[in-house]
Parts: sequence; structure tokens; C-alpha cells
Amino acid sequence: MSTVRVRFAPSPTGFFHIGSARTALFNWLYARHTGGTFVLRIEDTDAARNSEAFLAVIYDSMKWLGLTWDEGPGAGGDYGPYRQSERAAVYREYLEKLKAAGRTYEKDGATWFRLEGERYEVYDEHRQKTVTKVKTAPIVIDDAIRGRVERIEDEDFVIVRSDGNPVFHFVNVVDDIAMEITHVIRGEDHLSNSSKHVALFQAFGVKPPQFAHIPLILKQNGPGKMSKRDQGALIEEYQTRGYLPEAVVNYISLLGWNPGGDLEKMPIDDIVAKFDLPGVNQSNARFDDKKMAHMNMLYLLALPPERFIAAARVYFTKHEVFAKAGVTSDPPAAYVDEVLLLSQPKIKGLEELPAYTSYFWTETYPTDEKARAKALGKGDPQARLAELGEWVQSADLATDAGIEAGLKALAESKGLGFGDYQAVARLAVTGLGAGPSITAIFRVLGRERVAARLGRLAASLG
RNA sequence: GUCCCCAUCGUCUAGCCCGGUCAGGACGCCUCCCUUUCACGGAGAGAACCGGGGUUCGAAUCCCCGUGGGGACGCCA
Repeated sequence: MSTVRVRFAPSPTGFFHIGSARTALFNWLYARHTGGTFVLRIEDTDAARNSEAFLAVIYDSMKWLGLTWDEGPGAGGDYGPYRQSERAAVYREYLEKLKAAGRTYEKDGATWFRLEGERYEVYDEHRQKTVTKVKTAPIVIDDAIRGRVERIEDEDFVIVRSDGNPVFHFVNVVDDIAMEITHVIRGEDHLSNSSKHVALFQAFGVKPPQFAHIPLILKQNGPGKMSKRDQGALIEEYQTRGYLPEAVVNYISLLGWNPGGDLEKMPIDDIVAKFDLPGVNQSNARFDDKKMAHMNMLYLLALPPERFIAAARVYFTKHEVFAKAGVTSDPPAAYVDEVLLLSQPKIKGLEELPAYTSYFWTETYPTDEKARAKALGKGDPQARLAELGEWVQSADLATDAGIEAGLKALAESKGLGFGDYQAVARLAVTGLGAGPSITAIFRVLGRERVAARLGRLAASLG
């Protein structure tokens, strides 16, 4: 029996972006769905462009997303080492096989892979030079998503650089053989590489793995595929912005794949259960940050209170929210928790939190001028402020229900409605036009601060 | 330029394989409802089968050609 072995093989030459994450995710999902093995292999054969910092980002982002690997750096496994820079011996061994089979030759100091067939010269317009081509039989790529793809591979290519380092095409195939990879799930941009790779598999006398070329993710604005330089492309960025990893995973799983029903938000176990290669689309998908944000909100809303608080606290620490609000020592934990809980059902993302809660931390919170104009623009705000100021001196602020009853009684006594007090009260105590229920704000802030703020606004109008 | 992949609302997509439903859902946008502001939620509107041929009683669905989009064409991966 052959159990599934898939690999994600990033190259640490740049940050980990949405496209990489989606490829990693699809491999991971397929491994989990089939009960197979997910291998992480680092393709660091380009010494000049690799960096340990990028490598750290890959590990960190994958862990954050929950894409744990069964074999690879830090996880061990029977097919290691899992960094190509440490596998020189393996490549030498396989290179000998190719040499013995007469499939290599030296040119310009490099080792080339020799295709079989009659050679001829032709002028290449794109490269603007004469190149040697080979009359070869078409190569068939058996693709789980696209079916049978036929391509002509008609030029020899370098497999070992003149500096002695083996090239991607070579090490990729060697390692897929050596690590007994059964399914190669990678982006469609590799489709034209796959004919080279199949030629190599054949030269080694090995049956190629099952390919699955997944559609690419296109950038949101403008033409072309998403690259690490595009806005919102980096996984790190979502981590920093306080996105929930499960939301990011759920959203990107929907890029190029769909679960079959109308349900889009689903726990990872359901995605694993439903995911399969034939269900992957053939056409490219455009990234949409609005839908991503919406998915994140759905997850945020559904979070148990203690998990929301934990996530928000991480965000606060990372962004030094209290320090930036001018608070010298952190407010009491219970108070912070209460404020966060008030905010959870109202915000769409954690990044809204600092602005949404600033007035809870300091007396120097900013004022939204539009909200100010609106709240002061109708009725008699000065009178309302005065009435509220008097009311708050003796009102029962213990519970939301009590405060609501008190405010309603006050309004009724003046022949007015709750709404006539709400806007001006909110402006006075928060500086904003939107936020949690005003009754909850009064309760959490407490009599002294509410009274002071009401008084301050009243004074500024006088 | 050559080769490869793809083509349903603005976007992600269901339907296509096994031709026959008002072409369904989601995001966004707009309207209304809920309401203490905002957000959530509820209801609704608007919005698509790229074009042309063919096959067929009948085509989003099968075939061909265009067009459009994407990718590849490195001693990068």
C-alpha cells in the first residue's frame, strides 16, 4: 500500500506570503485528509539569496497558521536532512546515476542534463540568441486537477552550477524520489517546470509522482499573480494586525477550492474532511481583503470571551496600546477584561480596538469632530448635559439595567426620549459617535469620570 | 515571439463530467427592519454564463475558432 507523502518546499529567499501559505495549506490538508505525511523541505540551494531570517519567518508563519509538519526541520523524520544545503551527498549519488546513464555533459563549467533526440539550432526571438534544441517526444504530466497535460521539453538544462551547487530542477526531483513523495501539489506557475521534472524522473527510471497544479492567487489590484511585494500579501502582516489564524486559513482555503455546499465558515476539521484534489478549481482566484476581513470578524464574534480577551491582550502588548495612549501603568486586569468584552461584539477586527477603546484608558482621548458636530447640532445639548450632570451625581450606576432605567426616567421627566441624551452623553464621555452601549460605558467608567467628562464638555460649550 | 493553463454577478464560487431548474450561495454595494450610537442580525434590490460558429428538439453545460486573463521560457526557486 502506498500512503500519501506530500511536501511543502519553500525557498527562504523572501517573506512567506498568501500564495505560499495556500500551497502549504493545500498540501497539509491533503496529508491530513488522507492520513498521509506532510513533509517540510527547505530548498536553500541558492546560497546567495537565502537567509536565516526568511527561514525563521517561514517556520513562524506556518506554526501560526497551524500547518504543523510531520517531517522536516525541528520535527525529524527518516528521510532527512530536510534542508537541501545539507544534502550534498545525496545529490552526488544521484548525479552519478545520471552520469552513468550518459544523461549529463559538461559545458561552461556547469553540468547539463542531456535530453534524448536529434539536435538542431534555432534563433530564439525572446532571448535574442541562437539556441540548441532537441527533437523530443512530448512529455505527459498527469495532473489531478487539470487532467493530462502534454508539453514539449526541447532544451537541455543545467543541473549543477559551475560553482558546484545543484540547481532546483535537479534537487527537487532527487528529493522527491529520495523522500518518496507521492503527490506534488504546487502552484500552476510550476506547470512548465514539471515537464523538465518528468524528464528527470524518467532518466532516473522512476515513475513520477501524481502532480496537482493548483491555481494561482492574483493580486487584488492590477494584473498578475500576487507577489510578496503586494499590499496584504504577507502572512506576517495578518499576524501583526491581529487576524485570527483560523480565519486566515479558512479564507485562503476558499481560494481555488470550495467545500461543495453553501457553508463557507467551517472549523478546520471540516475543511480537512471535505478537502480533496479533484475539488480544486482550475482557474486563478483574485485575493479579496474585504472578504478576508469579513471571515475574520465572523471568527472574532464566535470566540469564547476568554479567548477573545487573550487575543486582544496579545495585540495590545504587541502594539503597546497603553503606552501609545499615554498610560504609564497598565489598568487593572479586570477592568481591561471588561472593556474588551464590551468591544468584542462590536468590532470587525482587533486593529479597531485602540481607537475604539481609547477613552477607557486616559482622559486625553481624541474627539471625532464629525461626531461632535452631529451630537451638538440638534436639540439643546447644553441643557441635556446639565441634566445628565446633575443626574449622574446620585444615579445608581451599579448595573446596565439600572442605568438604563434611570436615564429613561430622566428623559421622561423632561418629556424627551433616551435618544436625546445618548448622543451628547456619548460625545462627552467618549469623544466618539459610535461605540458600546452608553449604559455600559457609564457603568464601567464610573461616576467620577463620567461626571468630570460631562462637566468638561459643558464647560467647553459655555 | 514560442509553449502551457484558464474563462459563470465587481470579487470568491455552485451548476458543467451525466445537455432540459426563474443560473444558487458568499463578500462588497444599495434599501428597509431591529435599535441607544455603531456593529451584529433579519428582509430585500441590483448584479454573470467572453464572442462567434457547430452538434442537438433543446447548450452555462459537448466540439472548434477567436478574444481575453494567467503562467513559463535563468548556472532563481
